[in-house]
Amino acid sequence: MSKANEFELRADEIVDAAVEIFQEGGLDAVSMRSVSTRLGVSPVPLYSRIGNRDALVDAIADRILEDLAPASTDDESWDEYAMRWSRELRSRLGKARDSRLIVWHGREAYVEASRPLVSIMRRDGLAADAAVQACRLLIWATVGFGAVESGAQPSNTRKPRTRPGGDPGGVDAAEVDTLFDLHVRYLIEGIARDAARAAETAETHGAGR
Amino acid sequence: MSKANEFELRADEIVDAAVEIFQEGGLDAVSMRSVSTRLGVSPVPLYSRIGNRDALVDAIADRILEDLAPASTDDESWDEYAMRWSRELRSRLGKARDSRLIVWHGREAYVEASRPLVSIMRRDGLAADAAVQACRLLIWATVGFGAVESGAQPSNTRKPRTRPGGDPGGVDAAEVDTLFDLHVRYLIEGIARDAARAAETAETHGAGR
DNA sequence: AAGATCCGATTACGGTGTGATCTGGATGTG
DNA sequence: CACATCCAGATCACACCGTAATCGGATCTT
Repeated sequence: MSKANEFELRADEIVDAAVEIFQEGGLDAVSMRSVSTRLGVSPVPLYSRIGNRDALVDAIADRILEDLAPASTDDESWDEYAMRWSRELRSRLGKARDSRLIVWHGREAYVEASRPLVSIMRRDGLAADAAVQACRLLIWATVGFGAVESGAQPSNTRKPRTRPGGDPGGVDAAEVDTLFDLHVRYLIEGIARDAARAAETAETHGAGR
Repeated sequence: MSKANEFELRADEIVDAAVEIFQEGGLDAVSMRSVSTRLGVSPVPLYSRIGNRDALVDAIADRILEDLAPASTDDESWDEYAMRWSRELRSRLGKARDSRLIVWHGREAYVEASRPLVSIMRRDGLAADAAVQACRLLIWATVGFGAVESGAQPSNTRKPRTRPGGDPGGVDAAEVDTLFDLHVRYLIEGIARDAARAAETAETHGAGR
């Protein structure tokens, strides 16, 4: 059994190799053949362990986006945590570097990451439906932002179709950072305002618990 | 020359066929071979007319996203127009139906579509840099939203990885609509608030023109 | 009319995902 | 210990892809 174990190929080793190849050469470099040759093996076992190229890419996304949500501390309010949460999510999306990974696969990771955010929102008094809606809003906004951001240079070699001088669409990295902060700030302010208004009308209607 | 014209193949006919195939079978069905066989021709002329598969997909995006911005009327303020503009952009992105089309190609279309929006913002008194930043914000948000939305079902056949019952990530069409409206509303409110504040400080500092 | 020139068809090459078939060694059984 | 069984992985095969090279015929020029 010792030798059998020695040759045994675990699914996470396959994902390891796939992630390596992805980070070296982009998503297009990840093929069943490239991953299997890196493992010194034929493409066949990948199909028995993973099943599919699509499932392999799913696994890459899950690996890169696992443990997405930052830890919450007790001394920060929901809006501070939401800002940290969005920034962390965006930074992790930057590691994915490919919009196909971001928008298609890894939806599972997003609903997982949303849980601590809604629980903190509920802790700070937001209604249940308002909290999940607010959280959905932040997820969609951040993931969409990350997808657009990754679309600027989706892989390794991409032709610069926009002429560099005076292009109104061209934005440098610092501008993108401020754009993101502004975006999330507006969202959080809007959420807070609507939540405050909802709490107030609940108060005046005598619905306070 | 008559027969020569009869056989002549214009680039826009190629794009026509490519768009047809795209709308029938998704972006993966668009190949140099499929487009050329639909035109009753060999793949060779596509290379002389279009150049590349990537350029062909660019052309599909440009076709689908051309004349993006709705016409502006004189009797609406910039925030009303911005709401209409974002909704129209999202609806057109829905026709693209594939996040690869949305985020990679067609950036040219977005900067083109942004022009009327910033000019209306400037007409209503926003500063130049504030207007382009606000417009960028709305573009990024809407395009990102459309990309995530298209990621829900990127092509024709996609496996439903999420179990349908009680899934916190599952959202139906109506919820997505309200989510989008909320998103854009928060952004526009934030832009308006910051613009008002900027105008006010300019006033108190005596910098009013 | 004869030659040059250009355009598209054919062919070809290397790559992909994925299924079918084969094969060798580990395992269970007498 | 010898043999049968079975399963995992290798090899091959197929259909598709993007794209370059070659080739042949129609058109334009002189």
